[in-house]
Amino acid sequence: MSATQTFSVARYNLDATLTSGQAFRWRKADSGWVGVIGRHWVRLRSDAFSIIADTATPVEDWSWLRDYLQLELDLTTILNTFPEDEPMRNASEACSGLRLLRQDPWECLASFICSSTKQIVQIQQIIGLLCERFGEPIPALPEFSPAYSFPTPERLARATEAELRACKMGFRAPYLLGTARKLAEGFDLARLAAMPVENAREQLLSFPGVGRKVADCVLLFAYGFQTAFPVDVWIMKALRQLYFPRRRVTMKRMHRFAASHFGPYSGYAQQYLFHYIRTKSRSPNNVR
DNA sequence: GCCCAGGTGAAGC
DNA sequence: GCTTCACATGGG
Repeated sequence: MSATQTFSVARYNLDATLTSGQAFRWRKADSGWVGVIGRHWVRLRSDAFSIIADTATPVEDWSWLRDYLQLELDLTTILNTFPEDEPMRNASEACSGLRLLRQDPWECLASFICSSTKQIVQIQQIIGLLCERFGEPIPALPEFSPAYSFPTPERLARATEAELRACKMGFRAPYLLGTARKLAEGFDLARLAAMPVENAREQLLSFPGVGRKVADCVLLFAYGFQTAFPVDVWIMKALRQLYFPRRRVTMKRMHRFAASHFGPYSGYAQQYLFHYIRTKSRSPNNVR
């Protein structure tokens, strides 16, 4: 038996949120978006005042979805903390209703280990292959393609490097394998949630294939550390273009600027800048 | 063929 | 400390 539930929420832009490079398992369907959250297959649709969720199996407790979508969050409060400069005004306007999700730490960590110098469409492809080959089948509504859970660390720890490379992740395979093994041997990712952000980052940096950028993505997208500020090539481009025109800027300087300029929700601001600069550079009069 | 993509780790100064 | 380079793979 399937289930349908309507959640009352305003200003939630599913399209922007699910295409903004924080999660990689969502596919556009005829109506809405289809994805997997933990052990749940789900289709999401939205209108101006609500999000409608369809599942393939009965659901008693929807907290997994409320938490993932962060439905209780007051977006206006956060937007009001953004600096009142022109770049942020433009980004806020262009990305109206963009939200940060709250993802599973392991899935988020594994996904971003696979993300380095890959385009988002390719990251989606890698993660898709990983789930098909190492995840568990999950019931989906009949008219949709088969769904799979994200593979556990234990399952990936038993895979070979060649099997992982066959998922098109290239030189990232040994990194993912090393990280999966460390977790399978008992490293507890959940305890990072209770740490100060600097300590949690230090823990993440101890995994192979995890540097400052990947660590910050996990801190922000999985643990909700609101000051984590991932700096990738797009954010570098955005900061240079919008805040440091025609000046040389080091990575250190960018992090310092981010920490002092964007306020207590700088991670949120970062996501707005990221989506803004990416969608802007793809507009019809500026094709790349 | 070229350059680039939600980078990291190791080697060289 | 900082800079440079190799590392797979696919899109434009």
